[in-house]
Amino acid sequence: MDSAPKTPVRTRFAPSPTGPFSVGNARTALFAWLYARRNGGTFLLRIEDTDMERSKPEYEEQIRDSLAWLGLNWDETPLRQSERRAVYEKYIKKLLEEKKAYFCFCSEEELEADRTAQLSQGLAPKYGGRCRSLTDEESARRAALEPHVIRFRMPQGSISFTDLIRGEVTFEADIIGDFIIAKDERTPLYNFAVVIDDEESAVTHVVRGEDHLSNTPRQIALQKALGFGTPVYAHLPLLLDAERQKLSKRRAQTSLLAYRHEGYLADAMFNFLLLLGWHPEGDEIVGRDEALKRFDLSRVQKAGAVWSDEKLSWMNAHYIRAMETSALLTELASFVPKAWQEKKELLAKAVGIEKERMKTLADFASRAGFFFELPDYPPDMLFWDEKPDESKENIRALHAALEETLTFTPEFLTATLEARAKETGKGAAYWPFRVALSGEQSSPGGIEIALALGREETLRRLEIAIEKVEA
RNA sequence: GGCCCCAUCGUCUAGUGGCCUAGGACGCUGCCCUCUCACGGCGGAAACUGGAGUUCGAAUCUCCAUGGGGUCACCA
Repeated sequence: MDSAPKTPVRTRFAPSPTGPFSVGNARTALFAWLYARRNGGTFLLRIEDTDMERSKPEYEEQIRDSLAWLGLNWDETPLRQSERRAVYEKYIKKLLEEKKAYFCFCSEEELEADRTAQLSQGLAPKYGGRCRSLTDEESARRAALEPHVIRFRMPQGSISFTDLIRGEVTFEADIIGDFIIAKDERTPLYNFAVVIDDEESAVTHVVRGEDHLSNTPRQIALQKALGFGTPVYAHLPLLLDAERQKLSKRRAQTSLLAYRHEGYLADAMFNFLLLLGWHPEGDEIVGRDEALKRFDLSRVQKAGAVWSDEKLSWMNAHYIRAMETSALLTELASFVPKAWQEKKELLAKAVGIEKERMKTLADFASRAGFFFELPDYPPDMLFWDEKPDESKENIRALHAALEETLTFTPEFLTATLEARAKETGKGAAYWPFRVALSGEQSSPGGIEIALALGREETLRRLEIAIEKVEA
């Protein structure tokens, strides 16, 4: 592979449990996982729950469920940042002692005022440095009395790194300013916790969304200040909505598990997500094994990718069609009414027939009802085209023919229908038969349905049709 | 607004100086198959953002412009 790393790969996926697990998260996880697995490396999961107010246990559970559903297994015990306050404290104190960080007493109102002032002057908003050069004594004295946060003393110069996807990227440290790394000695903020955890977990490759690109120089500056190494970065293009904005919960459905509940297959989602930013050389249908063999970050697109429900839907239908009926039956379990489950044989046949027609697993329940219970339908639905008389006649004739024999095979049914078709035209033979069995304007073929229903039920439905046309 | 990233059909993309009359997939669409639906088969419309370079030759390299996006929190 062309971008094979030299050292054993250790990468991680680090979501925060502050909301439903999104498809964007899933795509990031997928690419990181593929990169790790593809290179025989380690894939770690880390829960970034430093924001105690917004983090919820149910969202953490959703992260695990989502990854498990997609088959993205992780190694080692996941780190949970909320449990690592003592670790962060150690490093925060170290930076404080080394004067690489300092207490800041500015109020939020003051900062907000600074920010608007800078913005109105056309400047990049950044911390002005009011507390930067407080003496130790003053700092200590005020710390005992006033609320304060901890800022990192951003060194001068420029910060460059080589991104696996974008190449060399450079930021000027000067425009970043002294950012806040912790609310207090034990409460780190995102950029700080990330640096500590990546170091302690010996992460070699960070694969994450492009929205983190501008955090990278901050993190690198912290790494340098702490004497840590810098991992290799790969910033994935963002997933966009139809308006080309970052996919967000407010504008579109983004919950991964919502797709699952709508009846999307994990394999289809996997394949679809894979195609958002990466492309195989040949066929777009790429399963897990194939992806593991061929995935390469160097082939990842740089520009954002717009989400397409249409293509996902097509992909899902494709995977459903390709699936063995028995396997599909298993997937369908939670989508099928109890009553249908009990008619095992009929259910299996119905699934086999509807397989070609469903786009989602949920479609089955809304499509296949007629197999289990004939819906009521208007009598004239039975009439083909302008041939009501022939249609009536054919229903009776078909009923009579089927009643006369116990032979109930595809060949027999075809022969019987064809015989009528010769007399009255194909439509007048097949259409009424199919409608009598399905009660629907459109449905699978009559013979297919008849074979699924069996002789007895077929006759019964034909009798209902006869009653209807005679009424 | 500053900084950073990006730019091929509506969408996902192939394409790394000649193989491009720009290929595939989804979607759209015409025809075929056909009792309806679906599947399938064969076609079609549909793109290199613009300009200036470099070069014998640019979708491919450079620069500028334009456009889009991300980010500028005591969120992550």
